[in-house]
Amino acid sequence: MPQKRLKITMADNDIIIEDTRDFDIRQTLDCGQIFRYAKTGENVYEVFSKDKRCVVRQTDYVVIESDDAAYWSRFFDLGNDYGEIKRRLSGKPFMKEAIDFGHGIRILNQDPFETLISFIVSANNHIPRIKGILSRLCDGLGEERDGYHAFPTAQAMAEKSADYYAAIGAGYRAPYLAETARAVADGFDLSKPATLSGDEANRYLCTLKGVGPKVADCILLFAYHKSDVFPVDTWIRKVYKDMTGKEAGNGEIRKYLVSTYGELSGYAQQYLFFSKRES
DNA sequence: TACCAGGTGTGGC
DNA sequence: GCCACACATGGT
Repeated sequence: MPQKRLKITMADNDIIIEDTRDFDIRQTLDCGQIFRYAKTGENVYEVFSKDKRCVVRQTDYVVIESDDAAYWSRFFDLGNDYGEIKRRLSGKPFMKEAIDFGHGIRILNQDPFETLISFIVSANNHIPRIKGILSRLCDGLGEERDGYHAFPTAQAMAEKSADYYAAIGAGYRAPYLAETARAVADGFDLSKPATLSGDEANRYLCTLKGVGPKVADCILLFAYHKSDVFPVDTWIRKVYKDMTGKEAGNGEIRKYLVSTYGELSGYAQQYLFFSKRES
């Protein structure tokens, strides 16, 4: 059941969140974990996941409109107590300011295949361009829904060659998309990471083309909700330098940060990433 | 115009 | 195991 602190009520398929201390739709969408969404009006966002869509309105309360409340309740992690997570993290280094800044961030529960493809595209890329590539991918290969396109299936993507992905602007990642989609269509088991430890799951995902340690950590955090990981990207490298005054390899940075934030590393990473990138 | 972006693959040592 | 380098593209 959804936590008490959010004071959630369900009316038909609408989800209503009365207490927004732990929910901010803009922060949650803009913190770099999701690329398929749009601001459609003042305090109104349209969000896409897999083959679904919802509309989120946030003023002094939140309404999530969709035709599948159960899906979006899990997607926005409404059963998780972020008040408790923030309380536990607030005593750790560099957390107080970062949590104040991104107090309403939630870590989403996204579809594994969509997250896999999205973060292959994200590598060495700007967020606006990532959004464009994924939008063209869905328009071209995703099933038509009521006014939008679903994210493509692995089978649909496996039917296209690298040339297709180059033509929609994927750049040098085009062959990675073709190869990895083919691997999943041919049986690469995306349910397996859920059964493995963070480190084991990371190694497993790294066997896919276009997936390295950082992309694997993002997939584990945003699709499997594994919080004992710490994606190290260019922004986290800047954070590490602020903290220690030193440069280091990504592996060493990750080790240091996981040892600092422990089981809540993934949450800490999002607060730090968001506050660094937006400031 | 250069530089940079939620890095990874590859080859050399 | 670590390191340097190449890599498509478009935003700023």
